[in-house]
Amino acid sequence: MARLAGVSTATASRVLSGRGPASPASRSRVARAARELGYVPDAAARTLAGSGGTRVAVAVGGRTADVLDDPYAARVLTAAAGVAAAREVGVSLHWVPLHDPAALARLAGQRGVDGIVLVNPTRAALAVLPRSARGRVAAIGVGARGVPAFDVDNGTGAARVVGHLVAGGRRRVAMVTGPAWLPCTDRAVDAYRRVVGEAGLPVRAVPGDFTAARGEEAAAEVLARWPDTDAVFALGDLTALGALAALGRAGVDVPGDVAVAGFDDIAFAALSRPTLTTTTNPVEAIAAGAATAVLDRCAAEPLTLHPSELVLRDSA
Amino acid sequence: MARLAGVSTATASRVLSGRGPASPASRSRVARAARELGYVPDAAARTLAGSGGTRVAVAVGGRTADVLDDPYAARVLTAAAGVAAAREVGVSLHWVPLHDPAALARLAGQRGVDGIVLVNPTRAALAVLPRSARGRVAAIGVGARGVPAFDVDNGTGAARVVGHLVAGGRRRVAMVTGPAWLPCTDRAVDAYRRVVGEAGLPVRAVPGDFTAARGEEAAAEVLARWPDTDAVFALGDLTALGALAALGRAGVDVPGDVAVAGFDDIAFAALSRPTLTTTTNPVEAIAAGAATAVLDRCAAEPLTLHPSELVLRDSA
DNA sequence: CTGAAAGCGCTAACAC
DNA sequence: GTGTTAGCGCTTTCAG
Repeated sequence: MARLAGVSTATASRVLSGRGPASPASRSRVARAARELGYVPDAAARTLAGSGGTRVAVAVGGRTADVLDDPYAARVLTAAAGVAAAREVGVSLHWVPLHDPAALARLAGQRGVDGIVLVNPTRAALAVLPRSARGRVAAIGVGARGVPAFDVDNGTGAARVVGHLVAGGRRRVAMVTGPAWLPCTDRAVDAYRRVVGEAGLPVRAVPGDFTAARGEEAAAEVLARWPDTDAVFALGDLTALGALAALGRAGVDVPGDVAVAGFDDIAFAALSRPTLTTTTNPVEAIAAGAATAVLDRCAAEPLTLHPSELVLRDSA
Repeated sequence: MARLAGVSTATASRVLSGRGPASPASRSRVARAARELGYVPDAAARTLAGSGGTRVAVAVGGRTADVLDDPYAARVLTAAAGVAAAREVGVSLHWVPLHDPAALARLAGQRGVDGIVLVNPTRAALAVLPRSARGRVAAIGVGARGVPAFDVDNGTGAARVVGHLVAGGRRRVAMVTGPAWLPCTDRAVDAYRRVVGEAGLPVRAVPGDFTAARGEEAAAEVLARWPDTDAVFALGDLTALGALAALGRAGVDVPGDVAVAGFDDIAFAALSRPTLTTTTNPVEAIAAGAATAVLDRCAAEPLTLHPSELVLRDSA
């Protein structure tokens, strides 16, 4: 017990949890003892005593429970699990239905839930968060007062992609966006509008949902509606890869007739034919940041943006 | 409290945990009360009291920690998380180094660890499991006494793939296997040997590691060593997709010159060019079965095999 | 077979 | 500021 190396259990608890008063003297003694013993507080006991919890919940917003099958959710979960494992706590995965944001509040009320990492949060979901959840929720996407957000800088990333397409001579650049209900994709769509606008080019946006299936549909839709389109920028490599496949089947030459670019730089972007030009999304780093903020209760910046770097390949 | 609806806390505990004696009378009363109240035992309290735990650990064997980045591990983790969430417990992700199987024993000893789902276990790792772990460990791959195994029927799956290649007129079928240290892939390799053997064809096997990068190398290796190869069967779609990309770059026509087939039927198998012929691997169902066995402490069959179905596409 | 009682490791009042 | 004390919800001896 860390207690043997100094003071009483109460004092030790106070300094380790950061709450309550403690003199610098005992503060440092406890810290040293804890370090020497490699002390990790028992999450179960902490939970039982009324504070803390034994797992961080990864809550994914979406219209249907399918969002849990998205590889994106799996990557977030995996990264969060890595951070959690070091503190001997677990993670769990939950769906927050678009039509029932209160599911989030219920989740936050569960005993074992230490904190929540929100994926694809809507403002409605953020609004129903009980004050008891303050300080133990972080969002990947948009945040709110008391809910720090971590995300990729998709505005800059999108601007770079579209800038590259335009610089390469493309004049009819269409974009397959994210779902309309997802506010964190606005930055990317705005960037697209701005860049094509500044170049005096038309705005051609169709909604997407990050899936490959939707990418296939969207590509057909774009070509039907605007036959002279010479570039497609999809928010999400899955969607871009779907578009690539559909264009290939339709006999459209990529990048000859139409350039295609994605967003995320997933592993398959380097394996498709043609290989996919895209921009990076350090999901694991972002998720780890969010999980750390939740677990350590540290007051993070309201919004931490991770850079997105252009990756030029053959498709654009 | 379920207790109010009948007997004393001790008796309730006895019937709910299944341990200890209890009369049929109180047994049914407690069961009914629990059902009515929608009672879920508090994992934290259980842990603190010395039994149970607050998370199921997913432990992945491998030479390096990279195995945790494999999408396969993420799928298992996600599926396990789904099962765990219903019981209000979490999951965590761990690497069991090939050179240090004792890491598994340490993991099993951790307080909060309710049970372990072993992914890609070696016999050495299974051998060091402490008896205290008995009944709360399940394997995805090969099992052992007291460790039920859940896996895809990769023997039958591989036989079907190779059978299809041979039936299609391929006479020089090479296989990219799994890592040599992974015993659960033996069934697939044996099936390959058997099918080509029975057809009087040569055995051409090169080792793989399930990665796309290795698939690219392996394809080059196979063609360098046996230039007349007319089909490549890779254990794992990632590897097959890597091979596909490498062959495409080398100007080899697929499936004209060389047929390519994979194993797993991941989402990208339908998006590559050409689309990939493969065979299914219901990873989520398998992982859910393993997680359920661990959490419910139910005596599962020593080996539960899930069927693998051939998916014919353009590459073979 | 069943109930009463003692903790598991920690936090949160409450005195000092 | 710090120590003492009473539980958190469960399992588990130990008597009945």
